[in-house]
Amino acid sequence: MPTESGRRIPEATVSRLPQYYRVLLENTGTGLVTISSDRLAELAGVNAAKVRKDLSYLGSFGTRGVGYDIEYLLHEIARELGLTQDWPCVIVGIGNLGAALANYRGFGARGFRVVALADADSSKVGQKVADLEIEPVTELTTICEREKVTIAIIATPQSESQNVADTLVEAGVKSILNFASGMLSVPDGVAVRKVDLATELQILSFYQLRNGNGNNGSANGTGPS
Amino acid sequence: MPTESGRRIPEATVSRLPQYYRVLLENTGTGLVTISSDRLAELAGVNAAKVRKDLSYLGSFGTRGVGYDIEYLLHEIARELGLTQDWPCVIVGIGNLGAALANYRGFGARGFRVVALADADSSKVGQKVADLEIEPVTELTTICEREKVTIAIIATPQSESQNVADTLVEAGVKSILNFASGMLSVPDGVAVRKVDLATELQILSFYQLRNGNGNNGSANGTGPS
DNA sequence: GCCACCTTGTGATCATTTTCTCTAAGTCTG
DNA sequence: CAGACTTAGAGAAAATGATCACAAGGTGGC
Repeated sequence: MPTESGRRIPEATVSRLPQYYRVLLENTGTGLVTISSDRLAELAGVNAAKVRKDLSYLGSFGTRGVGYDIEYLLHEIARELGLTQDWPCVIVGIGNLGAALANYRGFGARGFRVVALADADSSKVGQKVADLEIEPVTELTTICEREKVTIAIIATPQSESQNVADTLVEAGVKSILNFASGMLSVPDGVAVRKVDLATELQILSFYQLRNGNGNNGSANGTGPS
Repeated sequence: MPTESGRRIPEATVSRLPQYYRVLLENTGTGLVTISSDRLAELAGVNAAKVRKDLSYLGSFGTRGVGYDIEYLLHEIARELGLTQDWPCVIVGIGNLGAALANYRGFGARGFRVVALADADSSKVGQKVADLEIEPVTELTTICEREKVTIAIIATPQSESQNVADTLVEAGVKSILNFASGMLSVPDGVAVRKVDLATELQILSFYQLRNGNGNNGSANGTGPS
């Protein structure tokens, strides 16, 4: 049951919208005003029919014979993805990865502002990373309320990840990006996405064994042909 | 056209095998000898029927009424994923993220050994990160040959990623894990997997807008129900 | 204003993946 | 050793996603 717009957008489409968005962004300021599904498909590394189907879920604002107005399309995708608003984020677990994420330019650029850092290690508390002071993980609830955190990034060891997730959920966080290796159980209404480096490498390892047999780019979960 | 074993394993199954593998690993040393598809499903956050179907692609080595022998299953999955061998990896682009990846314990633990680092920034060349000396990216071809690199991790800015990929492919690398935001075009027979943090956040943002409307864990690409 | 040309949007088809259901095979208890 | 119980495996059905093919709509040249 969709709310915002009247249509229900397939999960597979949602996961491609950010791709299109990025490609379109790269094409602003080039003088181009419109872009065809063919061209967009090529740049995003997908099939043109797929592009048209995907975009048709947002409404039909292409012009036959011409293509899509880049600015307008950007605006529509941004609206659909909620990129027109600000999503304050907290990063929990400031190890190598957490620190790298905190410093990562590109979060803020697109509306995702890292507003707080937390860690369980008391020797880290008080240190500054990316201009933010690391706070104790015990304060997580307070932090989330204070900063109106909507998205949390978990970069702790796996052993702590479920506890952290529970606390976050308790504090009202509805979206979690999980870099720890295990699975998180969360109540309905909370979205979790997982990024697991070991998993990715293992999948590559599989295709490495098989390569030269027709298993090529199809190893790609999100991208190229 | 499968080679190794006679069966063709669906892509979706391949991407779940690492999950099962991790869960099984966590259950060694607990005294348990076997595990049921139900239990495995619960721990991996998937459906039990799916677990059975997935494992049936590897062969049928469960025992009805009992479950799967944990050790044997681990061995079979490892064999299928190629985790029984060593995959020397190179990381290209030693910024915050690249350095974090270099330091990340968990690659090596499972057979993925980072054997070289490369960066285009000459002021970084010669520095040591995670006990490895950063080498100039211009030496990439030499590095790959010298270290017999099979898997490359690209953590450069997007602008350089395609060039780096081309060089890697030229040097015979058949698997690439890409952290840069754009799409890579590579010839058939080369596998690319993409990890894009901005994309993940944007997908979460979408479900954040919709949450409470029945869009819950289904935002999850890999995991929970 | 008409005609050749482009490109979108969509219905139809095909492929993949998930889920359901049931049977066959084994264990464990008494 | 018999019967109740547990669980894998597989076939079928349902859901989801990808691709195809083409008609409808719009542009620009003349």
